[in-house]
This record gives sequence, structure tokens and C-alpha cells, in this order.
Amino acid sequence: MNDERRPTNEGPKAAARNRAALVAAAREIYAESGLDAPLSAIARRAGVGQGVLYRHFPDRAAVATAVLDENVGQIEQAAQARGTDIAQVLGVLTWHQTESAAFIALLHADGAADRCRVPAYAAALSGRVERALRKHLPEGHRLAGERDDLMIAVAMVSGAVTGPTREQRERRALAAWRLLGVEVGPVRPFEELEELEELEE
Amino acid sequence: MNDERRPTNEGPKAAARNRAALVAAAREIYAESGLDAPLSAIARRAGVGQGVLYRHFPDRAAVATAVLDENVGQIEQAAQARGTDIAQVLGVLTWHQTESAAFIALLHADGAADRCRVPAYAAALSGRVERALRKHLPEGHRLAGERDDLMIAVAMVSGAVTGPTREQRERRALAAWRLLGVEVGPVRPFEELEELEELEE
Amino acid sequence: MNDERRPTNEGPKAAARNRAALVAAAREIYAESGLDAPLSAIARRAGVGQGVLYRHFPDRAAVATAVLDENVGQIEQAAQARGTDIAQVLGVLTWHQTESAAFIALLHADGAADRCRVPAYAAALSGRVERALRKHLPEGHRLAGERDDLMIAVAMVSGAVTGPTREQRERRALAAWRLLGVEVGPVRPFEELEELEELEE
Amino acid sequence: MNDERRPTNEGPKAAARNRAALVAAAREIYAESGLDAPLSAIARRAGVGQGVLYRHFPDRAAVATAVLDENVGQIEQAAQARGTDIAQVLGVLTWHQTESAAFIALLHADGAADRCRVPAYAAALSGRVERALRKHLPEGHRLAGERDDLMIAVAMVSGAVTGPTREQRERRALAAWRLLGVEVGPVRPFEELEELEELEE
DNA sequence: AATGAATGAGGATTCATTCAT
DNA sequence: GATGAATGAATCCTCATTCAT
Repeated sequence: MNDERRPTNEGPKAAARNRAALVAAAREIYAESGLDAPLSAIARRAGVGQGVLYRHFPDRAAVATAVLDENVGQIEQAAQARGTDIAQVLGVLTWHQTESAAFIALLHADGAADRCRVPAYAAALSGRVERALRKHLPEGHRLAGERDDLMIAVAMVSGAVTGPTREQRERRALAAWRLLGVEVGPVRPFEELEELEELEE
Repeated sequence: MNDERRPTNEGPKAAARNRAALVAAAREIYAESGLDAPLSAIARRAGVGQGVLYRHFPDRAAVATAVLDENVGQIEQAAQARGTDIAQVLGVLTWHQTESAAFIALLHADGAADRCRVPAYAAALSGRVERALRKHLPEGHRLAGERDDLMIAVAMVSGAVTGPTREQRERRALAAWRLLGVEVGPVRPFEELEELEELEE
Repeated sequence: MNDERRPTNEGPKAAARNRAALVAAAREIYAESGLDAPLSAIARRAGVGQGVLYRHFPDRAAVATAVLDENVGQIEQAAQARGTDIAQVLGVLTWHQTESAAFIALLHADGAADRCRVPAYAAALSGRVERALRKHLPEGHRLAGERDDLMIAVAMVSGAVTGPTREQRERRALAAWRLLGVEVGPVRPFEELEELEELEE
Repeated sequence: MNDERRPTNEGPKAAARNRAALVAAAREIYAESGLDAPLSAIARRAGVGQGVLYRHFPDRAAVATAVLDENVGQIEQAAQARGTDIAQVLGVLTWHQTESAAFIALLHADGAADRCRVPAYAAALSGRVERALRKHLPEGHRLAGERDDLMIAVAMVSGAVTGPTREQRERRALAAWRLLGVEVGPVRPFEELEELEELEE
């Protein structure tokens, strides 16, 4: 009846796959072109039509949030893992800072307004990061004093993390923590951290 | 092409005034909307046609440079004034950080990246800030150790300076310097600093 | 951004129709205003938004090429048809010269210059015309002597084809061929030529 | 009283000099960028303000006319010189065709309408060229037959004159005249022609 | 008479968003 | 559910033209 090639409709299972592809594509595009990259570029990279993007995300902010949500989730996981201490969690945090320009923008933006166009959501996500860190903050820690010191320090490190290569960004992040007098564990994604611990057992 | 009444052409004398109006407008617009704000908004705010903007500044970068150049100039002036010490110069620097979103972006960008599209000229301006500061950096100062520590610290404070009101931004800036263990003088523009000194004489 | 009623979106089926409408509109606009006519005029004439034009054609050159390609194609068809001789093919060529200002510009530009901003692709299209003609050029033909004579003659006729009405342009074209001592068949589009031949059978 | 540097006002004598500079500049700019070049570029090349251009020429067409008027004038001079024959005058004409893109456009445009945006004036100038040539056209000359043959031939040669270098354009022009079976004298500006004749005396 | 700044319309181009299929 | 075409608003930039000085 319809001899035109209809694009394969793989049914609802594809929906989840598409969403994941969009988030992954957005992460890449953000890394390459910044948070202002055209949405069409994200859809193209994900290999889907633009309509699919709008089905999953009502607007530009929702896409960014979805990407950052993954980062924040990893930090929370790191914080919940048995036996981690604050230095290790900061290491995971720092890894995300060196890895994702968007994540940096998030932490900059903090309560900061639309300066960088990452609105409301930012506060929520930023709050989750704060809770994850504070859970591990020991009594006499350098950042345990004044109410805001913890997130101010995180924002400061975010400010320092610039440079074209990941190596350079990591070097500057570590220099920043050193200047703050805060000890940081190894800079790695949570998965690796987990794997290492499993090996130790 | 336009038979209607032309708005007043005030002749060439207006040129200097227009240029100043454009820089002032750009400063405001940048503060409100960031460095990516449309150039047309700047022209409108300045009360001139778009062509005037292009006459005075060949491209977007030239506008930004003109705005930031004023900030950097004030810091340099502060550094050259008799009797200023590093704390006072940092105070002037901090004032500009709390005042101008664009200036923050400049210092973030440091020698860094096109992440925020603040290109080449940023390096030059940032270098001038560094020289102004380093001139006053005493031997044993907290930031006099490692080669990059000085500008990393500046970038860190820039990262911390967020928030909708100047007061909040200043509070966060001071908290950041405190976390760095660096003493900062009064947070004010250079003009005020100068006036105070004159009074003392 | 637009809460108003959107004009009918006829869906993807319209794509081919729109492309054809754009080419037809471009042909008209070129005839009226030359190859430098604003692209927006073409889009308006075609009854589509400007974005559609850019979807189908990446740049101004692509539009011109699409238009001229049709002209060249007809000449090639005429050259490939059974039983045509050089005079008949020149007749078809001449018909396009009298019909389309853009086509004239193409042949003027020949391998030539950016004088009239008809760049690279012009050479390719012009080359196809030359091959189509040379295929039928008999040994002793007036234009079979010097290497470039053929296309120089074509350019010369193009130069002569001026005037506000097609009739006038045709008269001048025929005068030009006569001055060159070259015999030309009936000045008609290829379709008509074909129909005539079918009748003869 | 007026300590501003006023641009030297050299009085009315400068007016004629300015006009000449504008025409010369226009000729250069036209050669480089075509007839559509911005008027501001012409004023800049001439070293005068844009207002001066408008003082001397009411619009774009007037500038072009002034430039072409010089070309036509030289051809008329050549035609009026003692002892010149049609071949020599055609040589001068051809020199201008190979030299000036604008001049070619003029002759193309002939009675031809706004295709190339050289309007009314064109007819007048073209008419002067025709009269200059016809004055020397001997009875049995190749182009003396049909009423329009003369100017059609000129337009044809103009059509052939393409190419990036003057040498190439001259070669093609001569090929065109050869195809027309018309003899052409040496291709040079009138001044040189004159000098040569003086030497012969 | 000359200067050159200002105006503002116009053209190119890009994207967010909608929607027929 | 997916596709990807269409829309059109917004932005950038360029110039023709006017006019105070």
C-alpha cells in the first residue's frame, strides 16, 4: 500500500534508546561547541529527527539538565558508596569538572542567575551536589566552617578549570584545590573508583 | 531612500560622544545579558543606529575589548599609583569582578579556551592584569610560589563571584579570598581609592 | 515564538514541489533582475519562507546552478537526439540564449572571470555545452578551425542578445549568427523540436 | 579662533581636481570590483569624502557615465583624427573593450535594458560610439549592410572579451573580429596612435 | 566646498519550533 | 512514535544617502 520507505518504526523500545542517544549526543556537542550549540546539531548527532528531541525534552534547558543529571548522579553514587571519604568524592567531582564544560557552567551558575543561561534547574542540581559532598564533610574540615564555604570552594575550582586539553584542566583543578588547602583524591569517574574498590576486596 | 524626517544629525562632534555611549551601553548590556548579547541591543541602548557601532568597532571582539580595556586600565592605574600594596590592587580588581560580568568572563577565559568565545584579545588583557598584580607581589606572598598560582587564584575568585546583586557578589568574592588565605583591601573602584589618598595628604 | 496561526504545513510531500517552485521562481527573477537578485525575492516569488531556500540550496551559487543546469540539460538532450545536426542544436542553444538572461551570463563568463560573479560551476556547465555542440561539429564547419572558435562564437552571440522583448533578442541572435556565417536551425526549445520529429515519423 | 585642524580648503581649484580623481578612482575600482562596487570605495580611493562624490555626481549612474564618457571620447577623437581608417578606430575601440569591464557592460547593455543596471545613459553613449564608427565605414564594408550590423558586431566582440588578464582578453577580441571577417588595426589607446602618427610625419 | 559621521533600510543567514505524513 | 520540511523571527553586516560642521 505504501511503497515509500517509511523510516523503521521500532516501536516504543526505541524511545528509551533515542533518549539515551540524545543525551550522549548533547554531551558531545556541548563539549565541542558549548551550551549554546544548535539543537539541530544534537538531533543530527544522535541520528534522530528534530521532532524526537522535542518529544523528549520540552526545551533547551531540559536537554542541558538531562546531561548534567548524569554527572550529578555519578557524584551522588560516589557519595553513597561504602567507605568513600570526602577526598574521594571531591576527586570524582573534579573529574566531572575537567570533563564537561557544561558541568562547569552549572556549578558556576550556582545561584547565579541567567548569566550563563542555565536557570532554575541549576539550583536544584547544584543542591544535590552540595548534599552529596556535605554528607562526607568531617567536623574540622577546611570547608566545614562558614555556611557557604563548601559550594564557594567548588565554584572557585570550577573557575580555575580552563584550558583546551583535559590534562591542562586537571592540572589547574589540582592547583586550585592545593591553593585552598584541601586534599583531593584521585581524579576519576565513579565507575573506575568502584572497580578499584572491588579489586581491593 | 528615506523621505521622512531624518533624526537630528549632530555632525561629527557627536562621534566621540557616540563612541563613549556605545561603550557604556555595551557595559550595561554585557552585565545584563552576557558577552553574547546582540550588537543591535547595544546600539539601541546607546541611542544610535547600527551603522555607528560598526563604524567605531569593526567587529564584536572590538566592542568587548573596548569595554574590558577600561576595566584593565583602572587596575593598571591602581597598580601604578604611589603607595599601593598588593591588597589594595586586589581590592580594585575585586571591585571590577563584582561589577562586570564581562570582566569575569575575561578572567575565566584566561589563557584558556574558546569555551566562552572570548578569544585572542582576552589573553592580552589578562596578561596586563597579571603584570599589574605581579608588580606588587611581595616575596613571601601566598600566591608568589608556583608560576601560575596568581592567575589561577584570580580565576578562582571569578568563579565564586555569582549572584544577582552586587552586595551578594562582593560577599562571595571576599569569602573566596578568605578561603585562599589572601588579604584583600577595600573593594572599590580606583577613583575612590585615589580620592581617599588625596584626603590623607 | 509565533502564537499566531501558522500557515499550512503541507508536510514533506511539498518538498519536491517547493524545490521546483524555487527553481522556477529563480528563473523568473533572474530574467527580470539578473543573477545578483536578492535570494529573498526568489523565496517570495516561490511562495515559501527563506529557510526553505537554504534547505534546498546551500548558497547562491547552488541556486544559479540548478537553474542553468536545466538549460544545459536541454541542450545536451537535443545533441543526443537521433538525427539532429549542428544547426538544430545551435537553434536550441539560441532559444535558451533568448529566453534566459542568466544563461547568457553563464556563457559570457565562459572560462572567464568573476567580472559577473559567475564562478567555478560556470566552467563546468559551459564545458558541457561545448561538448554537446562539438559532438555535432562537422569537419569543415566554420567554427571547427581554431581550438576556441566554437565557444568564442557562442559568447559572441550571447553578447549580441540584448533587448527587452524575446522577439527582439531572437532577431539580434539570428543577425549575429548570420554575421558569423553560421547556419542556425529553428530557434525553439528542445521539447518542440522533439514533437516535430515525432510528427514527421 | 579655531584651533581644530580644518581639512585644507584649497578653494574652487580643488573641485576640478577632485572630480578627476573621482573618475580615475572609479575606473580603478570598477576594474577591480565591477560596476556594483560601493561608492564609498571610490571616494576613499580618490582620497575625498563621500560628500564630494555626491556633489559631483547625483547618483551611481552618473559616476559610471563619467567614466565611460572618457572611453567614448577617446574613440571619437580617434575617429576625428586625420587619416584614420575604420580598422584603426576599431583597434582603439577594442583596446577599451579589453581594458575596461565597465565599457564592455556599456556596449552589452546597448539598447538592452537594466539587465546590467546601466540605464538610459548607455543608449546615448552607445550612440556616440556608433556615429564615430559609422563615419569611417566604407561602402562595401562587411558591417555596412544591414542597419544594425555594426553595433551588433561590437556587442558580439564585447561578449567574447572575457578572461582574467588583458592579454587573454585581447587574444579573444582579435579572434572574435577574425570570426566576423573584419580587419582590425593595432589594439592601442588613442594617445599612442596619435604619437605614432606624429612620428611618421 | 569638503569632511566624514550617522542613519536606517535591505539582504544574507541561522535556528527554534511546529506539524503533515 | 518518528521524520524532516517549512516557517519566520532575529541577528549580522553593508551601503546609499543626508547633513552638521
